[in-house]
Amino acid sequence: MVMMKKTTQGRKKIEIKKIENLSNRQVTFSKRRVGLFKKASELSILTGADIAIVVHSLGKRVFSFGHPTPDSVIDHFLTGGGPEGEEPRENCPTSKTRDYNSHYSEVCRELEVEKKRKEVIEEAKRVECYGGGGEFWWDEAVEGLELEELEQYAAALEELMKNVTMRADDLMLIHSSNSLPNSDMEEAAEQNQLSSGFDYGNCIVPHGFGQGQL
Amino acid sequence: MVMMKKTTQGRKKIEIKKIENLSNRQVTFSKRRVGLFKKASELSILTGADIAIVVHSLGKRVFSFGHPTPDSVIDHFLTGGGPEGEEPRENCPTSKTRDYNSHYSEVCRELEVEKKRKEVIEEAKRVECYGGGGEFWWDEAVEGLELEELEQYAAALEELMKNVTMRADDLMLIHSSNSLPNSDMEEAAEQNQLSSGFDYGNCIVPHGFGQGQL
DNA sequence: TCCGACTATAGATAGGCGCC
DNA sequence: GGCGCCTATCTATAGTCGGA
Repeated sequence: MVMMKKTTQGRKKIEIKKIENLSNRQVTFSKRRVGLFKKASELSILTGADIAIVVHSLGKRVFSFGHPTPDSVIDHFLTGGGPEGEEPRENCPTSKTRDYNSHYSEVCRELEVEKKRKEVIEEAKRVECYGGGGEFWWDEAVEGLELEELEQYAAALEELMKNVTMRADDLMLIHSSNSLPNSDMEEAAEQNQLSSGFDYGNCIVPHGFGQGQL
Repeated sequence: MVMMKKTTQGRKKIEIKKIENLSNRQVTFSKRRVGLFKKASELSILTGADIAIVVHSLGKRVFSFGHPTPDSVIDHFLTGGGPEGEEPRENCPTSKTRDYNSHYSEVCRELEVEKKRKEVIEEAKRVECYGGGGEFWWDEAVEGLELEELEQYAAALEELMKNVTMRADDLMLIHSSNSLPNSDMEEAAEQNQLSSGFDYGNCIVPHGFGQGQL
């Protein structure tokens, strides 16, 4: 006899002390990490500041966030925050990492952009789901849209993407079982989350649709 | 028309875009930086994770936050993630490199998947561009698609996105023409406020403070 | 079992004001 | 001009429920 209550009590206050329950701690970590990165992203965009964040989860997994890249910011930090332009650590252990991070950030942003595109497409389909003659419907569609409409467009695309994503994930799972060697239980759970739905939201993405300039 | 007599309208929503007004940007930077550090602190305490944050305000002043200390976390990050030779060190005390690379790989893979999906979406649209009854055509469409098809779909999405992006950029340019962006001159003044002594707990380590402004 | 979605509340913060 | 404090809102997220 489960009664459908109004709903949850909503957020409750918690003490700022280590969460003893493992599950809760993991969930909180995931949620807050995303939130933290989002905040950092916003701060970076709003003020134009460069930010780098490195998070060690339980001393094992490492998440990094950086604008423009984690290492570029860290480099400056380590070198005393001197003016950019010089790269004293080009041949340091950092360089390799930086390279990875650059790529990572790039990929992250790319991923974000890709997702946005998907959103747009879906909406386009909704409103213009008819074939053009020699040209595709969406070519014409976007021309007449205003910003507000574009936003809705984007939202719709997201939905479409979700469908496609699920399908793709499904296929991916089938094609490749898995190969995540984890000895730590906590780490394992965490990796699961990552592999299934990596979505830092606005990890490093500027904002809006675009790679547009500022 | 003069409604601004009212005191404190309360918080207002702002666009996540670079704040044009210098004063506002400075204030926002200060406030959000504190908020970000607080969030990081909470995350650290709640989940026991180690976190380091480095913020470069316009490449001049550097603020850092770290638990237990910024350097320890960054050091581990660099040591574990930055192989000085050419290869990651598997036997490193902190196997961050491996984790980081794993994460990186995840993202890369995800990106690949996303791209493929877009392509597939296009294909689906081409062949299924008709409205369904109660359900949208694409809901059914993706179900039957294979990875190869999804790839094509994704490609199509990219094209559409390009159009949308251009349209959006165009509109944004038009809309933002009203407000003039600040010049570099104002950037200079910005340095002043950043000197505010931030002391959040004892994990904040001012780095490169006192580097005279400008 | 795990993850994402939802709801309602705790927390963060954009503007204002006043003091320095 | 820069800061801290205040308040009305906006945002993040703790706790839950439902689906895969």
